[in-house]
Amino acid sequence: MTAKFPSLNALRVFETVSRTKSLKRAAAQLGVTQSAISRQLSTLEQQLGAKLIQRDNKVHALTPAGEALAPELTRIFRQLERIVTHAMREGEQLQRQINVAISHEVYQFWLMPALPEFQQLYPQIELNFVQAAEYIDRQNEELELQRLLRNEVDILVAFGNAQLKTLVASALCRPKYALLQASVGESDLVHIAHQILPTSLFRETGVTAPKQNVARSTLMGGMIAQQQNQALLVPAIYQPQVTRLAHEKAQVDMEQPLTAWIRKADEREFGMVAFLQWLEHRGRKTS
DNA sequence: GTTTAATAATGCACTCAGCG
DNA sequence: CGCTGAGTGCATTATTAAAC
Repeated sequence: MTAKFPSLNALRVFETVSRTKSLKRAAAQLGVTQSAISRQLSTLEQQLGAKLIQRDNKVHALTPAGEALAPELTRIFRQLERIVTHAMREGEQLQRQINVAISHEVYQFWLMPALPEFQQLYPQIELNFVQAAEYIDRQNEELELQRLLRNEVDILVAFGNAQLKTLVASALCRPKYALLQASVGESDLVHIAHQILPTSLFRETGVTAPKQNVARSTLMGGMIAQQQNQALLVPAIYQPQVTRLAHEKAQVDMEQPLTAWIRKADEREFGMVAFLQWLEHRGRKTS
């Protein structure tokens, strides 16, 4: 005898049979064959270790065990129906656009490869992408986060750890930098705007502090680094198009986690919850 | 990540029993 | 004896777990 918890379907089958007083009518109501109903019932009775329905060739009556179970199940399934109907209505509201502010690099080298998966999961949600800074620090946080507060965008994805009362920040992952060096040994670093350099970097890698080269983005930094034989810090989650530039690679912890900022007011909004949870899932997968 | 194996659920076609 | 509804054997399909 299999003594495991009965399936929801088997309980639903019994509940329907108890209401319709017939396997055939229950089958019609549930859109399956009578054979399936019969088997679901016998499996359920086997699992419960008790007969629920008195039957020879007709459903005659419920057994005491059945009488005890049926009204409770009816009540619970009614409640379940209300909950599901409600969820379906919420699901319709899910149909919406989300405006995502994100840098070219994070988009192309981290997010884009997985986007088809998201679109398959939530075809109702349309994502619009607009350009944002790759890194957020004290100097540009006001400018970038204001776009959320002014409702220009719904979510900002970038490296940084800025906090604002009216915004919710979720760290998606805390990646490491890959140190890309054009040539082995000591070399200057191309500094990418708003990148906070880890304190351990110079001690551990022998790279010298950046001088005048400040790039606006990782892509620009990559070009400068190649041309001028310099080193560059690139989030290791950028795979593999950017890191291919590397001759030698050392890993250093990033000070700024990859973060998603949203408005507090949108925290419980269905589409946003779906997108944010998916981003967090993707963050866990890539860190 | 893909293939293979095991298991559960289901449907079809049939049988069986009760009833008028 | 024919109709109706419940039960069963067998084949197919879907799902999950295991192996590679």
